Parts: sequence; structure tokens; C-alpha cells
Amino acid sequence: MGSPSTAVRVSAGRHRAAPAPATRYDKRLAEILTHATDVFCEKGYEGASMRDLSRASGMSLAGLYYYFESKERLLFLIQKHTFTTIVQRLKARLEGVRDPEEQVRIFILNHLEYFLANQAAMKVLSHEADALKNGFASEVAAIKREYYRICVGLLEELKRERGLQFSTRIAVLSLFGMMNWIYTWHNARVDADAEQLAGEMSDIFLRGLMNGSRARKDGH
Amino acid sequence: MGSPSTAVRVSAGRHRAAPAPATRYDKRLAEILTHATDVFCEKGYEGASMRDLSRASGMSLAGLYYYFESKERLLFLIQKHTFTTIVQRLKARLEGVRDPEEQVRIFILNHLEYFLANQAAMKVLSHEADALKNGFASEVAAIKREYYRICVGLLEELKRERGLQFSTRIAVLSLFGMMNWIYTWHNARVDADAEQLAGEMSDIFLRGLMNGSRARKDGH
DNA sequence: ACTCAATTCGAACGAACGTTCGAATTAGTG
DNA sequence: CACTAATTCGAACGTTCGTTCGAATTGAGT
Repeated sequence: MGSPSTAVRVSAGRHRAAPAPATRYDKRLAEILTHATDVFCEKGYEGASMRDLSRASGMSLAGLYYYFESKERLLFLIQKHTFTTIVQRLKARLEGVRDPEEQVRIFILNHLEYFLANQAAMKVLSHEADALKNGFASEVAAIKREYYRICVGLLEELKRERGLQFSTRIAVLSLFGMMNWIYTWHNARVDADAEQLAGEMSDIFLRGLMNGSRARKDGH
Repeated sequence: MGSPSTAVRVSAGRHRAAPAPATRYDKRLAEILTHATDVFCEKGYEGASMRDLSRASGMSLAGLYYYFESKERLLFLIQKHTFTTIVQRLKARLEGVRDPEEQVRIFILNHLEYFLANQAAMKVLSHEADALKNGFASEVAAIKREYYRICVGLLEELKRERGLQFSTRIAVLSLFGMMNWIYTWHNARVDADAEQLAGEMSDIFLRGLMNGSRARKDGH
């Protein structure tokens, strides 16, 4: 009967095969997601109206609902796809690398490269992290937790190998702060490319973790 | 006649004397700002409705407009007061301190202490940084620029004194990222207090700036 | 107690919101 | 071409939005 967006709808109903079927439906949906990402980036999730999204994607207001059942699910699709992709790329890049310091540098480089190549999507991921509710929120939270745990693992290994002492939690969250804050200030005309930025942040962060003198005013 | 909120209204029309008149008007406005801060923190600026603010502050919807002329101006008042206060406290604390490293540590401690003591306000300041427009935006931006420049000054001095080499811009913005990101993860039941967090972040950041080996793969 | 200004409120305004529905259009196959 | 399913749309739904207005209430000074 044709109420397609009420179900989850994976690639025109088929179960996803190996590469990507890329049906008409999938391609149009991807286009809409791209335009919606730009609008969410510029006006924020709450501040962007369905009419804004309609205008940006060149599709009628009602037409959008053929592709997703609610504004919230649209944000979910954007966040899930973005987060899944960055985790996937990270895993591929980490494969075969054994040195913990190099692994951390790869983590940072992967994050910043993807961030700058997909600024709008990553801003929506960072800035609208608490906009989803219940089921949507928990599914994105699961991916985030996996990403977080990977970083924790790398730092734990670095710590073990070099006999360092620092709070892994604070270190990881400080690193995420350094990296994610970039969406508030990065200017393509002024700032260096991802590789150089990743190098500078890696230097600050990694050297910061090495204990030359333990904590400062320890003891008392 | 009584259309008070159309003018800027400084403490019941009087020109502000030395300490603080603290009229009835001022006190009530401060209460409203406090409640509004909590609501903006929880639901975001766009996501919070005037009716939410009315409910939270226990004042009728129309009554709120006696104290400010628009929702946007309310956010502006919150941001301006918060930012002004943190800059003011910083200046007081930096007075008399000469050692650049100690100055940077004070900067970080001041920021985190105020952040954790006023989490809602600081989240509204960080997370809704782009919500204001035109005149409101530029006035807050001016304070932000001053705050930023103070930090740049401290790092430049540290760099000069110790003969270090790093990009001040990247360093400052990385530091702000580390510090401001805290609103996304800090949990009072799990995490340490401001002083300890400031110590750990200062250690990571400051040690990160000291060049033991210059940049890594330099040359090529 | 009377007065005037300061403060508060109920009720309503028009606009914009997310979403729905049935009809119209288009694309894909025989 | 004809037939069916996939896609798109105009128009409207009921709700909520930020804001306004005139009347009611309260507080302070005499």
C-alpha cells in the first residue's frame, strides 16, 4: 500500500548485500541527509524547521516524510551514519599498527581529518549530542561509547608500556575536548590542514602525558 | 506610564553607584535569570519556550516581559553577566602574579572553578555561543575576544620566557576545548573537584607546550 | 486612607511549528 | 501503450510559539 517510511526500510526493503545497492531511494535519501546536515549545522536542530529542510533539499514539505517519519529520526540518521563511518575508518587505520604512541597519533589524525572533511556533519554530531531522546539517543550513545572505549584502550596501553601515571578518563575527555572544540573556531582560510593540526595537538597531548616530574604540588 | 522594559533600565533608572543598589527590580530580575539559565541549560535556547521559563520562575508569561523585551535579550543578559564575571575574577586573581606558568595555571583554575560552580550558566555560554544575532552577538563577542586575548598574552609571555616554539592560536584554542568540553561529561558524583581537575589539565597542557624534541617528523 | 507608580496577570494575537492525507505525477516493467 | 508501484505535492490539521494589551493587583510614600 505504500507507507514506506513507517518501517525501517533498508535499501528498498532488501537486506543489504555486500557493497551497496544504491537504489534510487537510497541516493535521494542521501541527498536529503546532506542538505539537512548543512541546515542543522547552520541553525541548530531545534532552530531548523522542516520548511527550512524542504527549501534546502528542493523537495516539498510533505515529500520529505516519504523518506523518514520524523524530524528526530532524520537527525538520528545523520548522527548514526557520521559516527559509524568515523569509527569504521579508525578501525581500518589502526589495523596492523602496534606502537601505542603511533596508535594515538592515528586516532587524532583520523578524527581531525574526518572532522574537517565533514565539518557540518561533525558539528551536528558534537553540538546536537543531547537532542535525541530515548531509543534514538541510546543507539547513538552506544556508538559513542565504543569510540570512547577504543581511545581509553589506546591510552591504557600507552600508560602500561611507558609506566606513566595519569587519569585515563581525564586524559581521554580532555583530548576529545581539544579535538571537538574545533568546530567553534576552525577557519579554512586561516588554519592549517588536518594533518598539521593533528600533529600539533598530538604533540601537546602526548608530551603532556609523559611524566617528567609527576604531579606538581604533590604531597600535601 | 510604565513601559520599563523597552529601555535598557539600569537598576530602576538610576545610574549605577559604587556597590549595588539591589532594588526590588534587580533582585527579581536576578531570580528570573537564574531560573532561565537552568531551563536554557536543560532544553537549549531554541528548545526552551517562554512558557517553560514562566513555569520555572513562577511568574506569568506576560509578567516576564516586564523585565526584558524579548527571549533573545534574556539570553544576552545571561551570557553577558556570566562572561563579565569570569573575566573580572580572572583579572583580580592574576594581579600581582609574575611567573607566566603560574599565570596560566591560575587562568585554568579560575575557568574550571567558575565553570563547575556555575555549570548551567557556563553551559549556556558555551553551547549557545552562536544563538544571538547582530548587536547582542557582537557585544558578547567583544568580551569573548578580550578573554581570548588575555590567554594569548599569557602564552606569549610563557613562550618568550622559556624560548618555546608552538602556535599560540592552536594552543589557546586547544586549551579552551579541553576546558569548555567539560560541560558534556562532568559528573559531580564521579569526577574530582575543580582544583584537582585544573591541576591535571594544567599538567597535560603545560608539559605539552614544553619542547623536549621540537616537532616530531620535522624536516620533510 | 488615599494616591500614584511599580508590578503582575489572563486572554488573546498572528505566525510558525511538525505532521498527515488524498490526489497528482513520475518511473519501471509487461 | 497500459498497468502498477514508487514518488511527490498542495493544502490543511491541531498545537505551540513569542509577544502584546488593558485591566487588576501590589507596594511605598504621605
